[in-house]
Formats: sequence, structure tokens, C-alpha cells
Amino acid sequence: MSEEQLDLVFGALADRTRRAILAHLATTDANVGELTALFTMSQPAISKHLKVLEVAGLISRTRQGTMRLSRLEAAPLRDATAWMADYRTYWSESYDRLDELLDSLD
Amino acid sequence: MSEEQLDLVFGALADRTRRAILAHLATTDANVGELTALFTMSQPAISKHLKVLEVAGLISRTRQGTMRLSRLEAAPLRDATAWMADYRTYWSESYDRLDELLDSLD
DNA sequence: CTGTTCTATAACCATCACATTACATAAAGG
DNA sequence: CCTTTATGTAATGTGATGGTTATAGAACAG
Repeated sequence: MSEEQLDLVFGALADRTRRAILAHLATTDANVGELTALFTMSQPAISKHLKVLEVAGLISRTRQGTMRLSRLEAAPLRDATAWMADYRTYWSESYDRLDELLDSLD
Repeated sequence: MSEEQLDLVFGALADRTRRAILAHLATTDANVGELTALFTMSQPAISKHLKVLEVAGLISRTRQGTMRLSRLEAAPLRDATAWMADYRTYWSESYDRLDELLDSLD
């Protein structure tokens, strides 16, 4: 994963509204209106957040009539996790099981 | 891990200079001057980055004479990894081994 | 076509983020 | 003390970020 993409992914995750959107999309796909209803925020604000998530590759979007469905795409999360896991030797324990995980990510 | 802390950790990781600092500190502790020499950037800029990393809990700092040693503290990385791993059901494979990891993080 | 619904974009504003240079401060040594 | 070394802080410029309201556009229904 490139530094540019890590910038985008971690930057996208740095906002709690966007993390909450991802958390919701983990349960079900959703359109913009449904997501807007979850927050005390305007629809254009949500659209902007979705754009950031899309550019980071964390969601994909498809037209469904007049609506646009957002779907979680967790591959960048997996890649970012792999990056962070390079520091596993500094974690307090569980090295071996994490090593198994890392091997599986190749 | 609180939303506030996730804001700080992901925000800290969103900058590639800070990620490079963490990568270097993974090999050895270092003072500000040593870290400054690694980048084409002023010393105050590095000091600011270290402050961000410190507030996020990703490094700790100790005085060593006139110098201040920075040391990697990877616990927040572990916690942030655990957050991302909640989306493991969307990853393409390796669910079971990741589940083992998650169990071990409690 | 026209109207309705859903979403995106434009224009704007306030604040934050990241860099600079100049200067202040802390610790150690002669 | 005074100097040197190492680092932090202040002031500043600039672009990015995150929100708003108003408006434009896309898809469908009648």
C-alpha cells in the first residue's frame, strides 16, 4: 500500500463521523438519506464525508434508481491494519497469533 | 478506546512524516536532532510532529541531559488495530486467525 | 413535459494543520 | 556566570478540513 493511500485511509479514519458511517455500513448498505438521518448534520455534509471515504477506497457506490447505495469496502482497512501490525514486536503480547494473521495477508 | 483517542491516533497516523518517525523509532529510540536529520524539514517542524505523536500516546519522551529521547509506545496502535479488525467479516479471507488475534487483545 | 425525490455541487466561512523563521528556555561544562 | 548544545515556543503564511445554505442535476412517476 502506497504512502498516498495510507494518507487517505488514515485521514478518512481520523474523523469520527466517517468512522460512524463505516460502522453503520458494516451492518447494511445505505443511501445518503438514510445516513443523513443518523447524524445531526446536513445532507451535503454527509455527501462530502462519503466522497472522502470513496476516494480512500473505503466505500464503493452504485446507483439504485434515484438513490446511490454506499457499500463498505474493507480492503484498505486490511492493508492499513497490516501496516500497523509491523509494530507488533512492541505490543505487549500475542505476537505469534498476529504473525499468523500477517502471513495470511500476503 | 474512546472516540477522542481514535481521533488522535488516526489523525497522527494520517501524516507520512509521522509514520516515518514511528518507523524509525521502531528500530531505536532517538532524540530530536537525530530525527530532524532524517528529513528535509526544520527542527521545529519535527518537534511539532513529536508533540502530536506524544499527545496521541504513540511515543513517550524522557530527558537525557540536554536531549529528549523519544520512544515508541505501540499500545495505541494495538487498540486502533482492534477497532479496524471489527470489520474483519468484510475482509476477503483469514477470518479465523484474525478472530484469534482479537480474542487475545482483550 | 412536469413535478417529486434524492443527491451533488457551488459559494462561503471558521477553524485547523503544517510548514517557515526568529527567539526563548533548559541542561551541562569550563 | 557564560557559552554551547539541544529543544521548545511564538508569530506568521497558506492550504486543507468541516460545516453551512442555496442551487443544480439525475432518475423516476404520472
